[in-house]
Amino acid sequence: MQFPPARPYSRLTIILLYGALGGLLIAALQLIEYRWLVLEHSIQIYGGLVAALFAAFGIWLGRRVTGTRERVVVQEVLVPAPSDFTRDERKVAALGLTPRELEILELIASGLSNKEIGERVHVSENTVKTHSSRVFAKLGAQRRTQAVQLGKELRLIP
Amino acid sequence: MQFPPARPYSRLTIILLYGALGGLLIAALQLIEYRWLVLEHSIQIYGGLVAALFAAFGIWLGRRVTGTRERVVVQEVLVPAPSDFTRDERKVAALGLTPRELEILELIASGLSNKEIGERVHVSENTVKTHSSRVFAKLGAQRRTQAVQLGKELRLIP
DNA sequence: GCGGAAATCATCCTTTCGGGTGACGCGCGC
DNA sequence: GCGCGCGTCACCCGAAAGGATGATTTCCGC
Repeated sequence: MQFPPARPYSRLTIILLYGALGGLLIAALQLIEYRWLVLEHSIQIYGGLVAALFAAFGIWLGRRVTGTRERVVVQEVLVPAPSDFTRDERKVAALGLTPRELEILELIASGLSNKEIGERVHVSENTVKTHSSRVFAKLGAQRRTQAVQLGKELRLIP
Repeated sequence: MQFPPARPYSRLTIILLYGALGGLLIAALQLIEYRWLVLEHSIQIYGGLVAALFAAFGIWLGRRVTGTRERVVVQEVLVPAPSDFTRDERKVAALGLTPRELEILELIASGLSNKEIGERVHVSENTVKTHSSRVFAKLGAQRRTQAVQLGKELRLIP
């Protein structure tokens, strides 16, 4: 699962908190002066303190409100699977290819002629031609090389 | 042309500027008090002013300094590892296949007829037949499907 | 410049392929 | 039983592919 970047406090809450902290700080500084920091240049000292503290606070607030930008880097990882062939049975069914037709297509892809295929599977060359014609029609191919190319693209044959 | 994200001032410059501005502000506030702001709660007033000003400055500084902050999210996407084909030039040389012949073999593998190949590469069908015949002879193939199969096995074509 | 590799084109001929059509048998489900 | 999908086989015809041979041009290296 994916979570969005966390932003636990709303901007309004932060601003209110900021105001309260500012008031407390001013009061504390005043208290400090009245109690034991009655120096000649105390105004510069706690002026600088206020400046530094609120600048730091502002930096923190600025970072927080700004939020983190995300840059999505798409990294292509090569799946090490060129060898494992699994037939796309959905496409086979969608095209209406029969097992015999797939078998003939595979033998065509292996570079055999119709006659050789016929001898291989013990049917006549004419039968092979019928099968191949049906395969071509179902694949929309005009040539056996085209049928082979389509068959490989569609993951019908290895 | 591509320009990198602008960051016109160095961080050190900003900090020095910040210090100078702080000193000037303190001096200005002191001047103001001595001149015409001799009020009872002037300490709260300009304390708040310093706080607000430096908080705003801090916010601006924080955003500016950390503006380029970004989190790089690596999103891995699976790619079917297709483009890792490198032609086996040693086999090409061993078989004596010319660049043109390889080109024709690739086009044959893509399922085109001789006529279509001729139109594609702007030569006559007869020329394509000559090239393909030489390819078949060099590969020992009797059919184009066989030549394609051999070409893929020998890593001559993708 | 000359020889050779490469690319181009052509012609003739044979083989293979592809499209179309028709037919037969077998198994399976309604 | 009847229809239907599937596998099988045959015939015809045109298109594509393949084999053999010859020729020309261009370019590159010796």
